[in-house]
Amino acid sequence: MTGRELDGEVSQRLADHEVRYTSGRRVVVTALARSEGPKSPAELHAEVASAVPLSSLYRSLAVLENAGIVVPHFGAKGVTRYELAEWLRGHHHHLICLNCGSVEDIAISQTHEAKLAELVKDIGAAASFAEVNHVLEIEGRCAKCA
Amino acid sequence: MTGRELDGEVSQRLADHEVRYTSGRRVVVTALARSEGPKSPAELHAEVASAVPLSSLYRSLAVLENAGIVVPHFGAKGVTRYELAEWLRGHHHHLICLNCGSVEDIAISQTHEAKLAELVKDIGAAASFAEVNHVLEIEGRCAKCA
DNA sequence: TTCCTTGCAAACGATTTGCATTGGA
DNA sequence: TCCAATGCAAATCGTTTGCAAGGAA
Repeated sequence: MTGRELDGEVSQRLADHEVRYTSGRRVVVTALARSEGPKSPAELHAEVASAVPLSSLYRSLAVLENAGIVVPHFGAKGVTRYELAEWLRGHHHHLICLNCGSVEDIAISQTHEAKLAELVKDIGAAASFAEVNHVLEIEGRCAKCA
Repeated sequence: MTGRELDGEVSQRLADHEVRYTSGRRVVVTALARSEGPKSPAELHAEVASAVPLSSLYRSLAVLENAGIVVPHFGAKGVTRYELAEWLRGHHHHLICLNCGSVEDIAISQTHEAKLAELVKDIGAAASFAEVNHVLEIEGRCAKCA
């Protein structure tokens, strides 16, 4: 999805939710679109050279989450990170560094994803659990911390 | 693993780390051994009828984590939950209710686990990531919230 | 003009820590 | 006995919220 397309989709979705696509919210969407992985409010704040106050970032993220544009991720201690929702970024998984806590996106092959989906379907069926989503994360040490 | 065996293993491990197996720590280990899923410090505190102060629970959990007896889980917003490490509880996965935030353990069949392990190995190899562990979580709605 | 949104500061909830006291090996 | 462990209260850190000012339809 190109930047322009993304912008259009987001704009439309926010309009459906009757909230405005303001410059502050645009900053968040743009930063997340550029990102290689989920970002915390604090990380976003640092990235935009503090041009947007933290509290506004929290509010923007809350609005965007409500509209289904971003989703939260809780894989690391103490911070919530956000990324664009799957319908905007595609389905993917995470590599989580146990040493530095960084989170990196990773796409897996169609074949692997298909196998995984089948596996998860089986498992969900065994438990009385209406499956909505699966999360596969690989924990280890990233290149820097190896 | 029986309660007595567990106790022995934990006792030994703590001794190796040169820390004591005190009554407060015993309370935590016992509660987690009984639990169907990871528990937060607050949940543990409620469970023991506040016999152990919150700050002590946090400290006990930190010590136990250091010794590799418990591991943290960050799947839900705002709280860290702990469970006994795999070498004490066995490998398993989680069902996370997107509505009420509860986390439930689930074991999957040998066949499924083997397939999953192979999948993860492939994926880890593709990325330059020294894989240590994999986490598969299934998000949906639990029986109560369905 | 009318609301939504923003910025700042105060409020909050989860977690951590300093310090004096207690307790286990 | 002696140092680790505990309890309490105060301090931190991430996150949320009240309120007055700013901005877009």
